[in-house]
Amino acid sequence: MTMPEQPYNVYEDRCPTRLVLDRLADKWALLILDRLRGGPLRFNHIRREIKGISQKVLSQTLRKQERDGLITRTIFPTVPVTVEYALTPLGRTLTETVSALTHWAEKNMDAILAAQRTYDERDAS
Amino acid sequence: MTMPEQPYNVYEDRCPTRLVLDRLADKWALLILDRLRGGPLRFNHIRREIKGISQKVLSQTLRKQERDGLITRTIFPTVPVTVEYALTPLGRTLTETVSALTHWAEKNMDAILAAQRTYDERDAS
DNA sequence: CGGTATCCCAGGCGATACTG
DNA sequence: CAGTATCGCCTGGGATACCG
Repeated sequence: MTMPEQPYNVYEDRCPTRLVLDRLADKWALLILDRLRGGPLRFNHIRREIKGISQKVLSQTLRKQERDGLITRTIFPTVPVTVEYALTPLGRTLTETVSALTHWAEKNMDAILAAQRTYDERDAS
Repeated sequence: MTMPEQPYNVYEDRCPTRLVLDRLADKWALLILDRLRGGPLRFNHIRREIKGISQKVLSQTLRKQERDGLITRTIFPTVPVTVEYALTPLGRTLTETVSALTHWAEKNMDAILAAQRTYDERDAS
């Protein structure tokens, strides 16, 4: 039985950087929020839109975003049941803020790829 | 020998969202960039500033950021050797863009925590 | 000081099967 | 349709030891 004396809690001081990272920093969270910008979507619709995501991870991610108040989950008592996911106002402000980052990426993607090539060539010499 | 027929490559179309996420979305990358905003720092200085990061991961992350052209690594031939890390202009524009997200987080942290409490209480009922 | 090399383990994720 | 449950692999990262 190990007692690793209190691993450093990265959330101490309620660090905003950590908070936002925890909402966005996985393979799929951002992609989901982005897809919802156009309006509510159903579970399997999102799943089809985002190729490669598994049912399990989609479910987990949606649940987490619902808990954070970023999206809503609405059940329609049709047969079979229909479930719609939609951005909340809070979630929408987040996607708008994130778009600044996306624009940065579009603008600087080539610079990064070029830097990588330079680095890798220097490394090969 | 399995051949999992081409797992979906999330980078297809050079997706900017994925690109930026790959630079920022680990526990430490953002924290490092943020620490460098005040000027160049040495390896162990960064390590002391960012409590909890291991030598290995710090090294890996710095290497990756250098490769991406976000930071520079300068070796001074002192004894023992001194190494300084500093933001490049590209890296600096990234930190500036990221600050929009940080401000969002500061502004909405309480809303998220409140949403979580609501969700958890409803769940407990 | 500023790393690299090695070992090792937890947990994240995909795959699969099942359900209301 | 919209999930949950279970299993098992794999890899990211901590711990430790060593090096120029």
